[in-house]
Amino acid sequence: MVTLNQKQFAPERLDRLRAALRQNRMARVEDLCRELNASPATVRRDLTHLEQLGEIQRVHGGAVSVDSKIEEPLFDAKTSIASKEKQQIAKAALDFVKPGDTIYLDGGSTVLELARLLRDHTNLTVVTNSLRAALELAGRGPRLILVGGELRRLSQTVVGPLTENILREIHVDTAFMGSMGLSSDSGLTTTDPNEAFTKKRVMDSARQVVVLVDSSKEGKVAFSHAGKLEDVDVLITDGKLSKDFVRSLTEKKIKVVKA
Amino acid sequence: MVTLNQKQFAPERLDRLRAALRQNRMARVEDLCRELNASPATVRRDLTHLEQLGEIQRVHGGAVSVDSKIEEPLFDAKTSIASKEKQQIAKAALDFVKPGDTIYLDGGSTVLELARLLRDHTNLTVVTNSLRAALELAGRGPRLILVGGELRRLSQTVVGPLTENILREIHVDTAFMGSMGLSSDSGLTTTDPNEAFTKKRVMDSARQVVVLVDSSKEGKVAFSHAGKLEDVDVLITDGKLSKDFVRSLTEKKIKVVKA
DNA sequence: GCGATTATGGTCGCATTCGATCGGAGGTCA
DNA sequence: TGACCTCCGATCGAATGCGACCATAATCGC
Repeated sequence: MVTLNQKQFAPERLDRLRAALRQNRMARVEDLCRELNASPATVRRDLTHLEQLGEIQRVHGGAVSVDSKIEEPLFDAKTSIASKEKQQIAKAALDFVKPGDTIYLDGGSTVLELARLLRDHTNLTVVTNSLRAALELAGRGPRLILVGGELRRLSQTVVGPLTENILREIHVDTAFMGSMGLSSDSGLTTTDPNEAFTKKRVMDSARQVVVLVDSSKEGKVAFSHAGKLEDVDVLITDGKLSKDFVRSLTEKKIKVVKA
Repeated sequence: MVTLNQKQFAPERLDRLRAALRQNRMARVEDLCRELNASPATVRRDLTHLEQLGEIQRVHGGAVSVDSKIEEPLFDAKTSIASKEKQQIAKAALDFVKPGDTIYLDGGSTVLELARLLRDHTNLTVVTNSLRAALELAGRGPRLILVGGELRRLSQTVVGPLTENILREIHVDTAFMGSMGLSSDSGLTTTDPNEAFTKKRVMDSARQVVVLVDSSKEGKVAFSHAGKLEDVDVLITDGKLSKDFVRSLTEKKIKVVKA
């Protein structure tokens, strides 16, 4: 069994890491070793842990604090990996949008690309918890229904228990979901428990679930469980998934689409 | 040791490239090398990377920024012509915001000005159905709760029956409302029935109702009844209201504040 | 107290990054 | 058009960082 909640890391060291990364918004592993009197292996472990919690972002040679990036919600914080792929994935997802449908758009940069492609689809109803997706469609486009609830600044999405008040009232034909992590064992994962909560509710009530992720998410496991692979009907990704992973998906009757 | 060989991360370099290219619309590889303290090969690699992301366009000898940011004309238009009166009204409304409060922000340009003033109030919870108010506070500021429901494009607010699902769950200390029309006979009025519906629900559950309108709304009557004057506790406006109207308001125990 | 689980540190093979070199393409000027 | 020069992309090598594995120490449960 996978032990998700191993939180017995030295809390003091984690706090000092957080502090160091809040002060300067980036730090090198080497420096952190000296400062914390710890080995590189330990520092790396802690950093990956913090990354799973969504508090920092790892980069080669160190880490950067993710807080410094939320000031510009319009600017994509994670552009360091692939956007051509994301656009292609979004384009492939269009095949699953039928006129007259009611669809749900989740947060995440890949789904955001899909939102951009829907600006000319007027015979459509879009439900979303993503502020940025809503912005794309605020001027013109389909009928737009926003999910209500508390705004999570990091992802610019509306999450948490309050979202349930609207989600239980509506049922969408197809839900287009993003995900921070995607693995055979842990399924869909994301950093924030509230966000995971909302994702589960959406996937429960959707007639069809389409997951849009680029291949860099393969094997990643983030903090919170956001859904089982069994709940996914279609997975759209770029062509770089490992064969083993694709096989394990098709065995679960998930249709894998390569954009 | 000279700080010549200061290590830097790839993402930081990308950010600095973006910044340099946003400032001047074009930059040469040679200059970027000096600025980033990197070799031409590295700069070229980063530039091609950014080009793949679609953020810039390579040219011989350097790169130019491709301004893909087509701001919605809807937003620019109304936000730029925020009159002095509206700003002053918003400023006066700040007196009714106490630390720790939960407040509601309605749509409308005057209330939007108030949202702008709240970006440094972190000890506060803001509930709103206004997409533009949410945007003002999306990057930083108070805890932000969005009301869910159908987006009305004209006002960029969330309105209609679905909003009730969240509104009945929450109770705010003070609701700051806008209005299209304000008259002794018809009270508060607005153009859209759905919008009126939502306004009524908010005013019902708010402990205190503060209406923010400039004096041009006096005597105007719009299509849908959105609330009775008796439900209003405070009216903040500029100093151009007619004496008769002010008297009729104070007779109804409404506190009139001139900004 | 003892076994089991967990945290930490060291080592090794591998991946990533960066800079240098080189052949060739593209731009410039007569 | 052709000569000349600059710049570009591809490839390679060096350096560094990284994850995986294992050993050891600490801690917890029984």
